[in-house]
Amino acid sequence: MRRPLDVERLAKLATGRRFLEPRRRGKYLLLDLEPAGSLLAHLGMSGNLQLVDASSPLRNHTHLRFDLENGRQLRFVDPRRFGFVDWLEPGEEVTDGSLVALGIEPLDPGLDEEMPPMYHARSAPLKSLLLDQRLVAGIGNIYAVEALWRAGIHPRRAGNRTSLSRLANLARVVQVVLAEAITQGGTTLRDFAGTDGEAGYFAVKLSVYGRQGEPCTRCGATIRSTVIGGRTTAWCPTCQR
DNA sequence: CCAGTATCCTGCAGGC
DNA sequence: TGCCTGCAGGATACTG
Repeated sequence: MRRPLDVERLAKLATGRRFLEPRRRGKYLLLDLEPAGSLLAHLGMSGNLQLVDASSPLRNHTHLRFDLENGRQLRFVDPRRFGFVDWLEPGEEVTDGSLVALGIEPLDPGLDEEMPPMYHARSAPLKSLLLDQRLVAGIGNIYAVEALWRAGIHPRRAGNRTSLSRLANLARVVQVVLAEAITQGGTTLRDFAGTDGEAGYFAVKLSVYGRQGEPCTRCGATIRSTVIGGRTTAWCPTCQR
């Protein structure tokens, strides 16, 4: 995995402890254990946390298993190994480099105050800025693309060439897009799976992501696709300016 | 400091 | 059927 893990040490640290309510910061998951210490996890692109019966068949690339008292197992599966699980000692949360670097939470009520000046100070394309976790932490490729479409902004438009009012609108749209996705249970593609380990289902209907060649649902123009900052970016050439 | 690219790894879809 | 290529939800080291 992306971070090496001392499994023996983790086993010693975790044995006999109880999982508390999970938390999240950006795309990082924090699984606190009682009385102290946490698992820090990132799912990368292909990671999955499963909560299944201990007898449930093992999927390929299961890197970690926790036996629980109720006969179930918490499993970390990640074929591409872009994700990781790490152990955080109490207090380490505020020193861990990945966490410390994270920007504001996208669902923070202050987003439409903070995001516009932040993006306005940059010359990179908005698409790249949305994916920069040091600015706003938690937006991925799908929702970056969806938000730009919803806001009617061209993904290649530079931050410093976008008015503050349009950026404020983008901030509001980001919150709407994420909130809707959460309500609907997230986006699942291909090998995605829920915590029950079952195959993914298509929950969220996407307006532009993956729709290149198809008509824009707003104006009928043909959705196009390009690469920005190394990431595939779908957009409508007519209603995104 | 900033922006853009290469890279890590496996699975899968599509072309031949 | 099987082989090959390109592409995929992300983060980060590196280059210019």
